[in-house]
Amino acid sequence: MAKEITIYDIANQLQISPATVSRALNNHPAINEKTKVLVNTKADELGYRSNKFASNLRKQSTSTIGVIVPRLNSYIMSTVLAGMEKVANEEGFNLIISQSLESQKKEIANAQTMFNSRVDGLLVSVAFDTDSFEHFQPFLKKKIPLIFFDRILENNNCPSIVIDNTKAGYEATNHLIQQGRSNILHITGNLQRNVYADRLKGYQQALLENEIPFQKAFLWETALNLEAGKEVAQRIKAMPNRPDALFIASDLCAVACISALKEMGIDVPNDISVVGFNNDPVAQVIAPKLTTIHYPAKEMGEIAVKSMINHLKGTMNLDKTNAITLRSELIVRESSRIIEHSA
Amino acid sequence: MAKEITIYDIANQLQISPATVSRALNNHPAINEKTKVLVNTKADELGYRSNKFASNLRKQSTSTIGVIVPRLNSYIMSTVLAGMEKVANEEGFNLIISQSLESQKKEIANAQTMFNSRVDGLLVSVAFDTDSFEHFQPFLKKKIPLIFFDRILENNNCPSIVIDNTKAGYEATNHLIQQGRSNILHITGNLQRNVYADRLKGYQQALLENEIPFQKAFLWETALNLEAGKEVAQRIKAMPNRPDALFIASDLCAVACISALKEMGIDVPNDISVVGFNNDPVAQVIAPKLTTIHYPAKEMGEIAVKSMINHLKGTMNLDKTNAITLRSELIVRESSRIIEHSA
DNA sequence: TTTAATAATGCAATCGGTTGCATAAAATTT
DNA sequence: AAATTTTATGCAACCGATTGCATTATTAAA
Repeated sequence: MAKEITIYDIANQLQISPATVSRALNNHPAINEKTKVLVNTKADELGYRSNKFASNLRKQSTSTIGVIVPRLNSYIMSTVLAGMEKVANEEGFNLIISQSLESQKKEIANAQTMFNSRVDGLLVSVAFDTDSFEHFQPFLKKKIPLIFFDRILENNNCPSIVIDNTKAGYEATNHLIQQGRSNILHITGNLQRNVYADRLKGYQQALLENEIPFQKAFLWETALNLEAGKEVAQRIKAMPNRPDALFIASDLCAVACISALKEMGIDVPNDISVVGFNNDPVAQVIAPKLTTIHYPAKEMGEIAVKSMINHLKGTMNLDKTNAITLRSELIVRESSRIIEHSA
Repeated sequence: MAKEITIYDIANQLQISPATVSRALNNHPAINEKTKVLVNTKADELGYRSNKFASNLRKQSTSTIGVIVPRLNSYIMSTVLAGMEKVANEEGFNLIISQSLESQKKEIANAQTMFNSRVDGLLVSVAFDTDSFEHFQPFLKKKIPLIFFDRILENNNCPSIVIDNTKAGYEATNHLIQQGRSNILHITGNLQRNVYADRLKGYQQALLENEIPFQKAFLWETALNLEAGKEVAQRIKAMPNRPDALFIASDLCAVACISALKEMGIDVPNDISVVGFNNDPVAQVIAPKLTTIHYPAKEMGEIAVKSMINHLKGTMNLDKTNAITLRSELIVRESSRIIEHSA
């Protein structure tokens, strides 16, 4: 194994001090341009690579941002991560990604690992069942910036990056009402989570404005996954008075539900209209194509990392930022467009 | 900001040497059990956290594994990564993940970043257009283990973790033939990549065995994404002699194609049967449900990281391992089951 | 009791950059 | 030409854990 080249090797060969080499490599203003060129040339020649550990050890910073997500393999999260990776990569930062698998317990363990890994900042989208902020306190104590995105915790002075879920929920529901629907069943996730709670708020608001009474029986809390979608269809089939529309807070769940409904001979959108959420690619490939809310996942990831890095660099202070809200958008497709009314 | 606790603080308070503290924390056999308890208790009490940089610097290892994937946000890759993260987390390793976005250029840059980050090992699934091994040479030179998974490069003595794509391609095609199909169009990706080349081999083998001549015109190289699926449907519609079956090397593409075909009034599976690849959740929620090859993505991720860690720990030497092949499986669903033959 | 073997701990160098402060060299001003 | 300012470089301590080797304490064998 070839010996690793250090700044001392460069210093020796050029007959200058390691301090000068270090400063030259870091483009320090006090160093003569010619010296910089000399050092960089020699560094390339010898195949020098900086030792981040020595550097981090001394500088007490890591150029690493931690990310905790509920799961890696969901369309939304993998897309958010894709955006994050892109920006981090461009800015010379590393990402340490871990998943809580929707469990607070694992999230706590992950937070601790991140803390011990001395990430410079932490980006978090919380698990389904997280009900405590406790495990993030160490970060605040050490003044390590913490930003929540998508699924956020409130009342803790941490900035958050979100979409306006209330507005999105309102638009989805209102659209269904405009299409002449009034018995709208809302399928959602854990209502402790802002994303679902807010969508519900929007749903209720739209009902209220249109003088449709809200019924608890038309609000179902589920796991919002593929299986849940199938079960929802089963339950709907068994209902004496079926809804005429569904607002489902996740496309994959919605699509699974539509698929099952169709198998049962229930027509979408004529018997039941459906609006999903996320604008997952799957929304475009089923019949009928799914009306949904476009979720700017990639942008959210990019902005989250960008904000974090700017804050770390001191370019932008986040201390007074409460929330950054991104634009979402209703995309109307066939699943909510009533083609022919059963006369 | 509270001062960071070091082993020196613990040593001072207990009136022992830092060396003993270090050994105690690392459970060194030469240290008395009582001392270990003492040290660990004090460490907890003071809120000590190990400084990985000091440790890495000294040990010249990082407990970090680099991963380069074509994209983060595809079903297969995000699932592989989920498996990887799970094992790495359990084993106390960190993952640095980066995406090449299907570009060799970016892949080269990523490899360099990984090299400079001094990952202990590297896991790679190559980009669509990667045709050189050059950028991985530095790793071999420094004896940093390199494992390819899914999309591999051959002839370089690096172990790889794959499924038997040839067999899978054979089974998919053979199944279609068993269903009475003989004009089977194969939609695939860049044939430079083993996954697609091998699936093609399997396809050809199945044709050969059944004495169906292979036609170049029935082999289409595409981007295998959603858009490609739509285009394929367009092209099929325009064909004078349409195929009676499709073997598409990716579910999302297959599903998009089926959706477009149906819109054109072409029935699946009666007019055209379809087999996809991956067993993406989307395969279960469209009508007809998609026959596909189950791809053990999560397991692949788990095994890749597990193998890497075992190799790094010396538990298992990979130098003589050429390839680990995982089991894939044909899952027959409706898209290839001919329900009623047009009499 | 003395000697040998074993167990437990400490000393001090090391990993490789970074940075405050001092100093030397060059440029500018008086 | 001397004094002052500016520019460039070097010295040496430092970040915090690890580990080969030496040393001391303890136990077992002679």
